[in-house]
Amino acid sequence: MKQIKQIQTHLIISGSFTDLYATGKIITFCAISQRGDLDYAFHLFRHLPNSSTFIWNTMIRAFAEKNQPIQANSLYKEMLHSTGFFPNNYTFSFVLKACAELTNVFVGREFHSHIVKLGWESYDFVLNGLIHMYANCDCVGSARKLFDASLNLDVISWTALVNGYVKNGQIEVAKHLFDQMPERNSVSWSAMITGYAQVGMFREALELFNEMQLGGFRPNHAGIVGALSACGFLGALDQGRWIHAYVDRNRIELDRVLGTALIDMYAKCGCIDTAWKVFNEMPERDVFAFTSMISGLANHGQSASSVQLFLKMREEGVKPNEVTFICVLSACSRMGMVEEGRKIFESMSRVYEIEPQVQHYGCLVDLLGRAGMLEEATRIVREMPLEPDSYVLGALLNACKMHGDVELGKETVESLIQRSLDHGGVHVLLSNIYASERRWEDVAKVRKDMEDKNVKKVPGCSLIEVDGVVREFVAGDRSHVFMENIISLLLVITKQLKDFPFDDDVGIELPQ
DNA sequence: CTAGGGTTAG
Repeated sequence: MKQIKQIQTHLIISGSFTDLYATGKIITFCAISQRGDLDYAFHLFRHLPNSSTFIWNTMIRAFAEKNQPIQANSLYKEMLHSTGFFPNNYTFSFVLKACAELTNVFVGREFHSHIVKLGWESYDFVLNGLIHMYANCDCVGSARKLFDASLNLDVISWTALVNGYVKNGQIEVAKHLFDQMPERNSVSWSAMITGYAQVGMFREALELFNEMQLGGFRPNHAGIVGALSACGFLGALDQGRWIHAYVDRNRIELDRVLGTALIDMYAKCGCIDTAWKVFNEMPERDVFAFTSMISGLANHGQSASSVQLFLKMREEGVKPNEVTFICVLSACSRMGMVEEGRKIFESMSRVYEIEPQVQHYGCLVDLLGRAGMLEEATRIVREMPLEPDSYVLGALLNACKMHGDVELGKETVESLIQRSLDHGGVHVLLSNIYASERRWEDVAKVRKDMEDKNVKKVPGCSLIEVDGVVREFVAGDRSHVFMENIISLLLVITKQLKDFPFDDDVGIELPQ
């Protein structure tokens, strides 16, 4: 930037500042390059003695690429009212990109009408931009209309539409379209793989990842990230390790996104040490990497490290987001770190300027409730500024179960029913509360209610890979042939855990 | 001067 300013000074002195080619080069560098300075480019742009369509386009492009879609669009509007500069195919592909990011289809339709009026609709870049914009705004029907009417489709149009159906939750339609594609490349494969991962179809994601390679396509960055995410959810450690080795072998850049995906995969597969290793090796860590690691530690019962890492974020200048707080608060909750949790909750709005959402109140209620502070938990539910949801009340109910408070449990279930938040789990918890008090008649009544109202409890389940085979565990499932041996071994382990001298003093100092 | 695919949650 320093040299750029020198060049600029030179241009002014030599009178070449009116040279559109030279100023265009400077604006492009400042606005687009990673080492540039968009604000400075805009400042220059405002003070140019004359301009060009190219320069307008470059500014609009820069705002679109640097996640400032509103500025991009208002600059476009300004361009329309300017004298002598008309939007062209380039302008529209930038504006549509901004619009897709805005996910505001009303603005998008307005641009669409301009595009039709000026005759750019069937130009390939503009058409693909339109399909992408509609798909991203969750208007896959409009995207489809353009797609069906066009004679100018390519692999990019197809991929954009596949992605639209994924976003819309129509994964089967997306797959059907994917199968029909006349031509596929790594990007289209990745789109379908991550599509499966995003809707929770992890096996299908991994199958497609393997199929992609059998088809001779090399997995790229996004495809790898999607596959790793699937590995984490499936507990598919072997596959995940293989992908990690592939990344190393092919010198694929371990950037923030890929690093986070690896951390998440290892943590979910039980390898918290390897997750740490990846975390420490990352050259740059953003809020996603930190949150992923904090969550992994919490899930491994290492709450103290989880909170320490949360505090370290601030030292590294990384600002936590709403998800980070959910992870760190649940870490506190699990290890009974009430004071730490309370302080962190309180710091949300005061220090980090994030207003607690209903989920955060859920964590707080869980924290207090598990620790047996039922009165305070109830007070939070009563006084919180948001309407409590099923998680908040569920946390309270769970606390009632843990601490045997039948009356509060009943009240909580009542308020859940009033708000129509009672799913199967709620009734099961209530019946368990009665059971712990040996009130069998009440237990039977709840169970009968459930049958009458036809509420079903979805059993919890978990997956892990052992020797390359993915095993599934379902809560309450006793169908295994060695069930008796398993249960007696579990009893032994439970006894050993109870006798284990855990160190309750986690020794963390929180800043005031 | 242009387009499609990406990570964290209870």
